[in-house]
Amino acid sequence: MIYKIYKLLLNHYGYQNWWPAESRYEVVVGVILTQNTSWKNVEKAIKNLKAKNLLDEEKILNISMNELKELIKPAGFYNIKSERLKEITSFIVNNYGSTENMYLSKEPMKVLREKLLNVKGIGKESADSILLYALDRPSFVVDTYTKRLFNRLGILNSEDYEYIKRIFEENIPKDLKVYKEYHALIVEHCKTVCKKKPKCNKCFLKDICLFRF
DNA sequence: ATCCGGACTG
DNA sequence: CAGTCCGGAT
Repeated sequence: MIYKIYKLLLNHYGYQNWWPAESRYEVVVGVILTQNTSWKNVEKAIKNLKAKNLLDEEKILNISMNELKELIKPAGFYNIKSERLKEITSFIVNNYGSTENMYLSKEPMKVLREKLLNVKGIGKESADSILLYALDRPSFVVDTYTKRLFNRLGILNSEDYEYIKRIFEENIPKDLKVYKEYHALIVEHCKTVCKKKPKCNKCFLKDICLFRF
């Protein structure tokens, strides 16, 4: 059933080609900036950084906190996000030199995940997003949307992150492309249809959903 | 005036 | 589990 929903979403929305970024580090920055924030505003912040050619680990570490806050302001939560950006960036630089080198690391995914989770400001969703979209490791990303959609459909009855992650990983092919697309498709569907206040009348899944009005 | 985003910390 | 972080949308 889990895999069937993937095929239905893919057939309906088409490939999303996530994550939109020009470098692995840009994905990391995007992951932090998009916490509790719509992507539209994150794009403005990324654009600011790119305009000053600052989308680089060393440069982010070297600019002042105030300058960083100013640049990422459009993404909101700039006080905490500026700190989190410095945190994850210095973790990467101190342990791997760069995001590209971290990607090349031979460490098992589980080890990489534990290390990411130990960085202040990186929770499960951010860790998995970095693993999947920045480091090309097959770690399924679970978010509020995933929980909402599948609990509404009646396929899941849980809010437990690790449990849901496991269910997905056990029921879809261990294929990077599938992992990346599936999460992206869930986001697309939930942001347009299966919203907090759902638009069930416009939902192409209403016939198989237990939540339909 | 309140809600809500591609959540995290204690 | 609640408290917290910002700005735009409702």
